[in-house]
Amino acid sequence: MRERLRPSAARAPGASVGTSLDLVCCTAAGRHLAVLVEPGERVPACALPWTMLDPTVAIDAAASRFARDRLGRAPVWIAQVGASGDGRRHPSGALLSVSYVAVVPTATPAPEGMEWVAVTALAGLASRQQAMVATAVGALRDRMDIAPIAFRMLSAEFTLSELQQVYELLLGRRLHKASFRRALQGAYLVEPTDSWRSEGRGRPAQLFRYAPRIRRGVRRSVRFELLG
Amino acid sequence: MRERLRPSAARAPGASVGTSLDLVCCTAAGRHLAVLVEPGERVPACALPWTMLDPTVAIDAAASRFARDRLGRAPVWIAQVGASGDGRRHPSGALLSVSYVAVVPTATPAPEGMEWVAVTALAGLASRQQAMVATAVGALRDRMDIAPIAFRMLSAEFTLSELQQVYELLLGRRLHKASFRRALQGAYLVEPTDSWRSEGRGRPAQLFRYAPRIRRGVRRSVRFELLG
DNA sequence: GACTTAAGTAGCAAATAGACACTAATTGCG
DNA sequence: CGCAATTAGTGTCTATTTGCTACTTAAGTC
Repeated sequence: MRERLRPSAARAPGASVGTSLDLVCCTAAGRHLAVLVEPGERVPACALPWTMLDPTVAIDAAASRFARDRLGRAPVWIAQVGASGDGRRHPSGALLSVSYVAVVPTATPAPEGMEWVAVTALAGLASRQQAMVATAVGALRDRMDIAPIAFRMLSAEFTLSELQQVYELLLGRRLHKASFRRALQGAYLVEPTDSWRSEGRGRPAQLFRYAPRIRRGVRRSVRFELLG
Repeated sequence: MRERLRPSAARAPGASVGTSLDLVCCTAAGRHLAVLVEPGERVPACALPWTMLDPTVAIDAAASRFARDRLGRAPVWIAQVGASGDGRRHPSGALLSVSYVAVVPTATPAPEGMEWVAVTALAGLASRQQAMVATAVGALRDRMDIAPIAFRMLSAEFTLSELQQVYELLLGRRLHKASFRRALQGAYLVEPTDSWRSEGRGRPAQLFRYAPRIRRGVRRSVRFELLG
């Protein structure tokens, strides 16, 4: 009876007392940010890809390898989100989990047995994984201005409208076209290609690629707006 | 023999195969950022405060409690930095570590058996802890514009020059006095008190306290400067 | 050819950031 | 006391950045 009340104490030492490694793999899908999940047949209805962590190997390398294995190709960006070990449920029963957030380009097909689900429509995850997704999306937002996350979320060649859409997605608000382009130009981050893409109606858009030029004197400014 | 090749398999389940919880406790000490360390008698010459993690308790709560126990009082700010588990050495022998960065006000005396060491003068830490410090300081920098880290690093009442000094410390560059104050004023983050502090020479400085007023329409802006 | 749609640009006005120069209040010293 | 030195705090000018409106360009649709 006591074991029923404290399930963790009843577990034998081994896999189930280890640490899980969870992957929140994100991409831009139309107007929504999508996360890769594995649908399950029973409760929980679906799960983030996860594995048990081999404590003898380097954790960042293990995460990269796991992401590559599950996606069939390396993600274009990956970073650790953090460790979570509160009382919340994890599919593995692990008491401690380390989660990573990865980014793949738009229109990357979901691997066999997995599917893209909009973060806003996410339901049926184990509670710890649910929290991981929220934290991971926050990490994307926080780091998008120090790492080229939005650029990596697109194909190698992309239009500026596509880039702006990704920024709007991550920031959660609309941006002004002219201002966006002007700021981008001033940052010397992209270079135009010779190609143009005609997307149905309207004028064809020029394709750009991410090609940051080294600028000196890039200094972190004081920002008070987001405090309090 | 097989056990010798895979050390983790040879260890009994218990402390040595567990996960450590490490604390990078920071404060501003004059012109330097200082970290709290415990001097050791032998190699490694000193160590960050750490404990083994009890996997059955909530990890964030455990970190807060550990910090409070070691400091004698709760830190004014604490956040998780991340999990590290590469090949690098940790005092405990733990293969996996979760580190937290905490902030205490300037001039907080080091607890019994510990001392403040400038991050620039840090030597003799186990390699994993050395890496933790670097990551933790980076985390402070990255989060100082979304959390009131600099404000918390001061006493409840502080002068604007002190605040500016902390910002300069964290940003690693000099700031312009008038611009700094103007930006601060526009953010409605501090309120003046009736007290003034006379610090040796010069005109006494008015004391302020951190009292953020709720502002609406605080929207995250697009920032390209730090990319590439 | 006229209408629609989307890309891309020009130019103006408001807000912001950086800098200089000043005033204010205190200590130290002759 | 009177004056230099030192630190706090402010006024104002200018250059840059940002937000916006309105425009031009180039395609598809009817």
